Amino acid sequence: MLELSFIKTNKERVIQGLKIRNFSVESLQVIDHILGTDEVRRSTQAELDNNLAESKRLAAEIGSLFKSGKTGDTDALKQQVAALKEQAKNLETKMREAAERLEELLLSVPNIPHISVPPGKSPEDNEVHKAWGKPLPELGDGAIPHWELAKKYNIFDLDLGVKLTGAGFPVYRGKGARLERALINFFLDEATKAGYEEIAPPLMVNQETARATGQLPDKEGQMYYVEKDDLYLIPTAEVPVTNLYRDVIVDEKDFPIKLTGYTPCFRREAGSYGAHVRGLNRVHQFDKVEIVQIAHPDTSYGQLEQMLAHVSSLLEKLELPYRILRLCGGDMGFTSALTFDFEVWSAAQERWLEVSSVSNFETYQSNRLKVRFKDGGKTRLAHTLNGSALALARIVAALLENNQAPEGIRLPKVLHAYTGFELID
RNA sequence: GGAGAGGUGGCAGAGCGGUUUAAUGCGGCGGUCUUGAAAACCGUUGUACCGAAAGGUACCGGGGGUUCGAAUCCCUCCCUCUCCGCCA
Repeated sequence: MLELSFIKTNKERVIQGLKIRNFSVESLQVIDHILGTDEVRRSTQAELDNNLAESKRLAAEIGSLFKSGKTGDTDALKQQVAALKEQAKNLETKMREAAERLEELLLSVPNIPHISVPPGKSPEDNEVHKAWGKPLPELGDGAIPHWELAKKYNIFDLDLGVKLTGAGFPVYRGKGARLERALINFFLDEATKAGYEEIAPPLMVNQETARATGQLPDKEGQMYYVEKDDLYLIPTAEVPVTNLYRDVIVDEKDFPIKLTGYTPCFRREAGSYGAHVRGLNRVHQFDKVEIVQIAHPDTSYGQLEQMLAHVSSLLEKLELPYRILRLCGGDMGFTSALTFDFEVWSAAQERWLEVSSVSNFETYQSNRLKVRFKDGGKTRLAHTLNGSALALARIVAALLENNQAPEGIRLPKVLHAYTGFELID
């Protein structure tokens, strides 16, 4: 959620930003509604504050009359307080309604895109920021997609997942399961080397936590919900890991705070079926190592660069051709100010697969999380950033397809120590 | 799951209906003293909102209630601790 004070002092900048997100003229009126509702809220609070101050004063007066034994003089005062209280009730209702309306309006406004975000309406308008691994590998005629490789070498099984749970819950087995574990360890080790503290968080979170990072109310339908205990299965480690710092006033010396965590991720992905989601391309449960940073506003974009470099190095070590996209205004997530997507080339499917999304949220997330620091005497919101480093399922898909050979699947060198084998056959 | 105890400022801990703008201690910050430090002493030390400022309001686990007045009484929910049961 945007800071109200930012909207007040930078109205034009906000409107320009929303235009990059393809807001229509009518939709832009939300900004005026916000400012108007805030006006109502503030004037109502001023009235209420005066009312309460008067009540308190009168109550103290009654108190001192009691003390001096003049109990007979208190009736008129009591009536005055009763009248004030009646008023206060109405003012309180009015203020609460204005505050709720204001919150609702603020929640409906997405983050303001960074100045470098290109305009655009669809993924076609994303900018290629960097490409690595040219030329793209070409496979021979016998090349098969990863879901067929899975059957051939018995490394994961989606039908068994259907038997146990339902569609989209893969069962990894044998060298496939070992590869999964190897990748998790590799990613965590690399993150640790890069200075991230490893976190093993809960996989279910309460409403407050889901709300603070913005999954609620925006992406409610995307999460699995355990009704009996009112808990959500996490769609990404971002949720519990970032929330570690909810309501924390960080010591400026501790910036940037760098955290990493491995978790399974649970996503309902309602309504997405078809050829594009075959195999591991889109599943309801997948493993992911996430990196999270909480940074000083002055240096957060430098940290974002650092995160891009980190993810790049992982893909290069895995020898996977990739490209980095700078997302356009129309394709960027609701809460992000600037997002880079990483896509790897999946050689048998001959398509790019998104394996990481690295974003700076500036203060949009921290405004709900209340992650702050002291800047001189002032309390300011910190910047939050996160990115996948990396999402496993699609990495596995690309590794299998790109490295298939007549004798089996040759794994990149960097994984040998983790898997204990070089070839899946 | 059952029984009991308890949740107060960064921490410890008092307050149990009316100068509480929450005592006191520790810690933190600033100062005096000192060549420097320690000790001692003095001062200061939460968050949010309204206000140009002066100042005001809210917050003693969350929500609701009683009262002219609630940290204090009542209801309810959550959490922590102890004991019992169950259990990887």
